[in-house]
Amino acid sequence: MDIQKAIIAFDALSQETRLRVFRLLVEHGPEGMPAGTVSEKLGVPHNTLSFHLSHMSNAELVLSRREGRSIIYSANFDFFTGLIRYMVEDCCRADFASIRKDKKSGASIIELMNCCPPKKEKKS
Amino acid sequence: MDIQKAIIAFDALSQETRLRVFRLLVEHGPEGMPAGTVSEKLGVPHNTLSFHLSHMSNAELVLSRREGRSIIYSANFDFFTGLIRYMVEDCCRADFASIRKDKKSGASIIELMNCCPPKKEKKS
DNA sequence: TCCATATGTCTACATATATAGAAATATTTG
DNA sequence: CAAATATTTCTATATATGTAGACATATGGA
Repeated sequence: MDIQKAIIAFDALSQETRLRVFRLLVEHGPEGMPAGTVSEKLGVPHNTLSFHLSHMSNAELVLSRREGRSIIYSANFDFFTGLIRYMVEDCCRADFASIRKDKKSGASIIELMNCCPPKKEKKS
Repeated sequence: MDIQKAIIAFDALSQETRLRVFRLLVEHGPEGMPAGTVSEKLGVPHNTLSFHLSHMSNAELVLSRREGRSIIYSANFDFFTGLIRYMVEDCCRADFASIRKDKKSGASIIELMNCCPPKKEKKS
């Protein structure tokens, strides 16, 4: 993940139709769903949706595969978790967030501090 | 954090100048730095920068305060960590990510799985 | 091969965004 | 109160984006 990829990813997520598509696809996991079903579920015309899906595909947020006449789209979980890692690593300071790998599972463990402790007092 | 705030935040992060501003401000922590210094450091004209800063301010990504003639901008760490939490909670499924609070520190602990195990084999 | 289905591409247009010059506003200093 | 400094607002303009109708392409089945 570099700054250009991140910008393109944020751009893909910064539009209501696309963010709704992404969340719908996330719900359906790696199996995903056909473009037409997304179009129906969200009430977006197929050509408009196609525009957004290729936008998201270009950003690597979604993956696609053909199955017969349908093209199945699914959320790209690896890329998305990579984006989250980027936000933590490159956009957060060490004193607010830390990230480490769990050797056994390979999972990333992220710790986000509450940098401003629970709204009791404000310093100056 | 709701979907509308998230869209506005992603939009604020989806532009090179703004993402560079944000990263610069993050480096400088809660103290932040004057608008003019950001303008100089990034080589962006002051009025153009002002446009982007108010964009980011509107998105709640940055905070500002006046100090004498200067207006000091700083990254809004609370909001940003909230955005990361949103991405994990609302955009990731439980089988790819989990998030919990550490009772003592109040920190959020996020666990991101490698959903596709380290590129050995591909299932169909 | 012809037709129905599923999706993508082309096109046009309305709207939104980024940019920067010029002018305006707020603050400190003399 | 005038001048200098710091930043924002106004304005114009060029470019980018989102939308959807019309058309094109790809697949599977009769």
